[in-house]
Amino acid sequence: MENQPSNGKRAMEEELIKGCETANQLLEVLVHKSNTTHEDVELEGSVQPLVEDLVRKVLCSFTNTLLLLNTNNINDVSKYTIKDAPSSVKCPETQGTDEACKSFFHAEKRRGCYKRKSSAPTWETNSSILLEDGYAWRKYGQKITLNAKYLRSYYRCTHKYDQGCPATKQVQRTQEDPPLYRTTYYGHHNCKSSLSPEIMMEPAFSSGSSMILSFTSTLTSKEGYPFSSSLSSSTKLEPMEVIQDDHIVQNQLSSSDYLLLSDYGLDFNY
DNA sequence: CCAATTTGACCGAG
DNA sequence: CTCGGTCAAATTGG
Repeated sequence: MENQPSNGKRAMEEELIKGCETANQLLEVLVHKSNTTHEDVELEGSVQPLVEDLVRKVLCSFTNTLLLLNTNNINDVSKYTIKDAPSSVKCPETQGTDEACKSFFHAEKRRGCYKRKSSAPTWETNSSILLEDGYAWRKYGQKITLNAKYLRSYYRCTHKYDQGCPATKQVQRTQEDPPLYRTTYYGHHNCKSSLSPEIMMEPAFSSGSSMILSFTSTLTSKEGYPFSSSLSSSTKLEPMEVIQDDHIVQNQLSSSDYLLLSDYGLDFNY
C-alpha cells in the first residue's frame, strides 16, 4: 500500500486552482454587471446563464476536491471526478410552457398526462460516490435500461408540487467493482430552501462524512440487481453500515471548523 | 400519522 | 411494437 499523495495532492491542487480561477471569472462578471446601468436589461439576462455556469464550475471543483480527499485509489480518481461543468447550461427554461395535457381524459382509468423531458441534460457528473448537492430529492421511480446492467433511479425535487420546482435528476450506476455513478440533472431549482440560498451547498457538505454515508445508503439499499445473483439482496435488507470513514475524526470542531474539510482529517492551514 | 420509497402499470416517442 | 420516463397505490420508516 504505497501512499502516493503527490498525485492526489496535485490533482486536488489543480481542482482548487481551477475553482479559484473560475471564481475570479465569476467575480469579474458580477462586478461588471453591477457596474452596468440597469438599462442593460438584455445584458443582464444573458449574463445569468453564464453566472450559473461559473457557479457550477466552482462547485464542481469543490466537489472534485472532496472526491479526491475521499478516494483511496488516487489513480482512478481522475476518471471519476466530475468532468467540468459543461458550458452548455443551455437554459432550458425556454422549452416552452408545458401545455398541459392535451389528452382527453375520459376514462377514469386515464392518468394525468406524462410530460416528458425533451431537453438535453442540464449537466452531468460521473463519480465514484454519490454527491450531494444540497437539495432535497424525492425518488419517484427506477428502471432497468437496455444496455446498463444496473438500475437507473429517477428523482425529482421534493418541492415539485410545493413550489413547482422543475428540477429532476437521474442516477445510474455504471459499474460495480469500483462503484461508479452517473448523475444527470435536468432543469434548475427554483424552490426556496429553508436554508439561505447562498449557503445552499454548505449544509450538505458540512455534514461531512455523513454526506457520503447518506447517499450511499440511498442507493445501495435497493439498487442491487433484481436479477438474482449471489448478491444477497433480499428485498429487505437492513440499512447496512456503509463506508464508515476510516479515520475517525473526533469532532470537537469549533463552530468555525464546520468546514467539512476537518472531517477529512486534513489540516488546511491558511 | 405523515412523508419517503418501492413497485408495477401507464404513457409518449420513435 | 419497444423503450425509457412518470404516476400513484402499497409499503416502509421515523
